[in-house]
Amino acid sequence: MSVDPEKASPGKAPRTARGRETLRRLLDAAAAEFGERGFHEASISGITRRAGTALGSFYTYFDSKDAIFTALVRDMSARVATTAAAAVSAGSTGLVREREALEGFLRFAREHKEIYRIIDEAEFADPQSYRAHYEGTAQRIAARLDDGVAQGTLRAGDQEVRAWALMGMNVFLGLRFGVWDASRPVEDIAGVAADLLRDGLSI
Amino acid sequence: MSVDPEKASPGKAPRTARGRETLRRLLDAAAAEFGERGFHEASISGITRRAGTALGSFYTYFDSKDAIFTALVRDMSARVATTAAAAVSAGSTGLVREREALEGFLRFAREHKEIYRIIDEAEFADPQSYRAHYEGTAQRIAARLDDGVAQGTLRAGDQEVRAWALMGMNVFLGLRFGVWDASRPVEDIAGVAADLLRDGLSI
DNA sequence: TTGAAAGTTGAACCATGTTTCAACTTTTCC
DNA sequence: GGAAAAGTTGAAACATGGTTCAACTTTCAA
Repeated sequence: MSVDPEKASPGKAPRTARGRETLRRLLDAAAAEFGERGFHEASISGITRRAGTALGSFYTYFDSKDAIFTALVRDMSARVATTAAAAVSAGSTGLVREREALEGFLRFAREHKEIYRIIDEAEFADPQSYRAHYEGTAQRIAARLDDGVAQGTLRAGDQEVRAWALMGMNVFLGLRFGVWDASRPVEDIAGVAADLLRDGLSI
Repeated sequence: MSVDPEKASPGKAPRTARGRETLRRLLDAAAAEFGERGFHEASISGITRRAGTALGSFYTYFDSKDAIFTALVRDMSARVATTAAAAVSAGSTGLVREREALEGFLRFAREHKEIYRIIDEAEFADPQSYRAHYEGTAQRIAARLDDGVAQGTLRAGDQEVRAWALMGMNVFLGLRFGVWDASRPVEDIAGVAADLLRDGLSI
């Protein structure tokens, strides 16, 4: 996964091919280290060991442990958004779209447990990015709901609250049936959720 | 809030009134310290400073920083359960019950932001207790849904998946409209959610 | 009243891990 | 080819904070 660009701390961007390669290795190593051990258990020496570089090289590209974590969270937040969007097929709208998005997210959670964990831990290690991630996600969901209303497939209502409700639903289903236990087909899980969203729970 | 009993580490329970008082002060102080600073930023000296005791006294009652955090998480998990149960009025069933539970939870989140944070951070600092908390909560929600089905007010379905969906919904609404911003009436938020659960989103 | 048990104290010990830095190697480009 | 820029190295400085402990004070029951 190419991860290069301006992810380094300000004024520390690599200027040669060798530098870009080292930066990429550090970022990959950091994703593994933070994902496996969590922000606080993770260590810079663990990152450089995985990356196969010296401890000091870390500071050629990043100002601090926090800086690389923030860079990582933002990168992963963007990846989640991209993946969710890609999981939605071209013409689909309304509840079909929500169902596809959830399926995509569940698959993503299963394949990238480390990313899931990193974003979750940002609630404490980098609250700003955490907030930005979920506010952005909620906004995209709300926009999809607005679309559905405009097209006459969804009922009007408070889309911000609904978006947060859907997002919480998705995140917790991802945790339980993606990260903790991946034994049930994602279609089953998404199907139950879609049914709930379509007709509610009442008789 | 009386917090005394066997919350101390094994073999370290206080045996005098003075000891119980110190233990209580340490637990209260720990709730404040962990709630404000998070698990890793929190320090034992911060806890004892708040409690007004010497550093060494901490170890009279607890084996380690982890031990008191675990004690705290379990205590708060129980409190959340109790509060949610208490928020439900005697005879209510089905969706009314869910709405009342959510309202209770939102109020609780607003009043006890520190508890919310402590349980959330347990995902990383004490995964066992975190898991136990959410599995227990999901089970109670599923049991309520089963009740509703038995009473003929709710449709049958996969209650475990639904329970996790509802729980995620509640938790995220609690974060967004309880902890982050408490400006909207809880009735509004719970109303939107209850409407979604009653009739779904489709036209 | 008294002595043993319970509880308190905080300086010191210790482990961990972030960050710095000066010497060194590699790359770039004139 | 050579000099300056970029990048690498890892030991050591530094900071932090959890945990221990031996001396001390308070409580309690006989």
